[in-house]
This record gives sequence, C-alpha cells and structure tokens, in this order.
Amino acid sequence: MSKFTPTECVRLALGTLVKLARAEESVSSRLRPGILNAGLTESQFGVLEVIYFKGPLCQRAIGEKILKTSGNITMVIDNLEKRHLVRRERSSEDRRHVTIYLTEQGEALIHEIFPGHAAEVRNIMQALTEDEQRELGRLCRKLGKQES
Amino acid sequence: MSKFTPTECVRLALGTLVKLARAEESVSSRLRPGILNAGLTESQFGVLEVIYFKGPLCQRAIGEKILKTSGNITMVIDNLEKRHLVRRERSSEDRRHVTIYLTEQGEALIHEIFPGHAAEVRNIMQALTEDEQRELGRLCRKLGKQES
DNA sequence: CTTATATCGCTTAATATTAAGCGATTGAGG
DNA sequence: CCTCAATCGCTTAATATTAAGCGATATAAG
Repeated sequence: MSKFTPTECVRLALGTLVKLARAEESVSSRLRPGILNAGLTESQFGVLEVIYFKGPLCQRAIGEKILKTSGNITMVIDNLEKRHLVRRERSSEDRRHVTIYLTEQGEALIHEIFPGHAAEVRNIMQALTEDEQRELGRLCRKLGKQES
Repeated sequence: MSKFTPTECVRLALGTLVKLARAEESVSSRLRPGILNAGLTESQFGVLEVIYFKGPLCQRAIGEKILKTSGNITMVIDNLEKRHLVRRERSSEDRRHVTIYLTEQGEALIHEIFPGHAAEVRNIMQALTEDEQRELGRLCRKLGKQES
C-alpha cells in the first residue's frame, strides 16, 4: 500500500493548519497558569470576561462568544453561580432566554484579575509587530468567516 | 467601580487573540464531522495521522505533535490499541520509551480516510490565497516559537 | 385558533482532558 | 560503584466537553 502523497497546495493547507493550531495552543497554554491561579477554569474566565465587557447576555450568546456548546455552558454557569460570581434571571420578554448577570463579587473578581491577564496577552502578542498582529487578525477573520 | 479600559496596544493584542482562537475553532469544527464519521475522535485521528506520516514514535513525541498531555495520550493509545489500530512495543534501547506502531488495520484506515480529510482542509484553507496561507503560517510560527 | 417549525436551556451518558504524583529506567557526576 | 536528577509511561481523581435529545416557549403559516 503506497502512502498518500498530497499535492503541493494540499501540503500547504495542512501545514498552515498545523501552525495555526500550534500557535493557538502555545498562547493559551501560557495564559492558563494565570487563570488557574485565580481559581477559575478557562471557560469560567471566558464567561466572566465576556459579561464584564459586553454586559448581561443569554447563555446561547455566551456560548457563541467562548466557543462552547450549550450543555457545557449550563455547567460552567452552574459552577459560577454556586460561587455567587454570576446570577441567572429568566427573561420576561422571551421566557426561553436566561440572562446571566455578574454579581458584585463576580465583577470584583474579574476587575481584579483582568488587567494582569491583559498585560500577559500583550506580552505574548508582542512577538509580533502591531502591523503583523493586524495582518494575523485579518487572515484569521477571513478564514473563520466562511459560513460552514 | 470603573471598568478596566485597556490601552490601544493591549486592545489590539486581545482582539488578535480572539480572532486566532475563533479561526482555529472554526476550522476544526468544520473538520470534526468527517473525523467522527470515520469513528475516530480528533485525538485518535491525530495519533494515526502523525504515525502514518512520521513513522513509529514514542508516546511523548506523539503528545507533543498533537498537543495533548501524557496521561491523555495513554488513554487515546489504549482506545486505539483496543481496536487493533496501533500496537505498543517497549523500546529495547531505552526501556522507558514505548514506541507506537500502526497495525495493518490502522494503516488501512488512515490510508482510506486521510485523502478526504486533506481535501477538506484544502477547501477550507482556500479562503486564503497561497501567499496568505504562507503569511499566516509565518505569523503563527513566530507567535508560537517563543520559549515559554 | 391550529399546526408546524425553530429556538433555548437543560439533562443524560459517554468520553476526553487535565494536574499531580508514582515507579521504573536512564544518564551524569562524584 | 553510587547517588541524584531527569525522563517516560502510567494511574488516579476531578472536571470539562460533547452529542443527542427533551420540554417549554416563541414565531410563522395556514
């Protein structure tokens, strides 16, 4: 059985994908310790962060922001709610929606840890010039935008 | 409590990171169905793929390639071994190492499904020109290369 | 109104994943 | 020959994650 030999353009695509995955993993693995140190999982941090900046959101919207499925969001929110960092409130306009609000404690926590996190992100991304960051962002957006 | 307002360069870094994560998620979520259809998890597919192209490897090396921890690799290999897609063999030179080989069935499976997978990757990456793919690859490599 | 379709949060079952630490093995330095 | 540190695969416990499907709600069409 002869081994599959990809064409040049397939090889390029495969190689690019590997580099994309490695970069994402590399960055998030360097950010992980800081988040775990604050006593949060990455998903929990993501939820607090998005509500802190975007304001109260329903669970589906949060799931789209932090790239997790709805079943998972339910558990993440459960755990945050147990620690009184967020609270649920069912929407009166559309009773299918459950809006998630930051509690005072949740706001205090994210307010405390976010600046350090942001500084770490900046340090990591400074491996690229600002123009390179913009170009990377553009390429990533172009790649992700395709409807699937 | 006033909300944290990041400087412009922090904002750029944060935005770039979000786009990177979204792109990676977008691509892999489009590839996932094809892999699951073949009866493999993404990690299992990754193991078969890397051994198929790189030849037999020890578990640690595989873990580095597919970005998973050693404990996880043990389970992934366990499951592949149960299905007789790979086999373990302890190295005689360094008895700490366990080298993973593709079985005939494993080779047949990856040989069968990889071309379709590769074609899908090419289709997805064709949202970018070849030059853009090379530039994306360069930026990702530069970002990931930093020793952590 | 009624039916059909879609959406949302949730539950369930199965699996994946991680961090932490352990025993066996290796190699280096005294 | 001995430690000693490092490496490798593995185990364990805890948690995360997913796919699939359910019930409640909303919306649109007839």
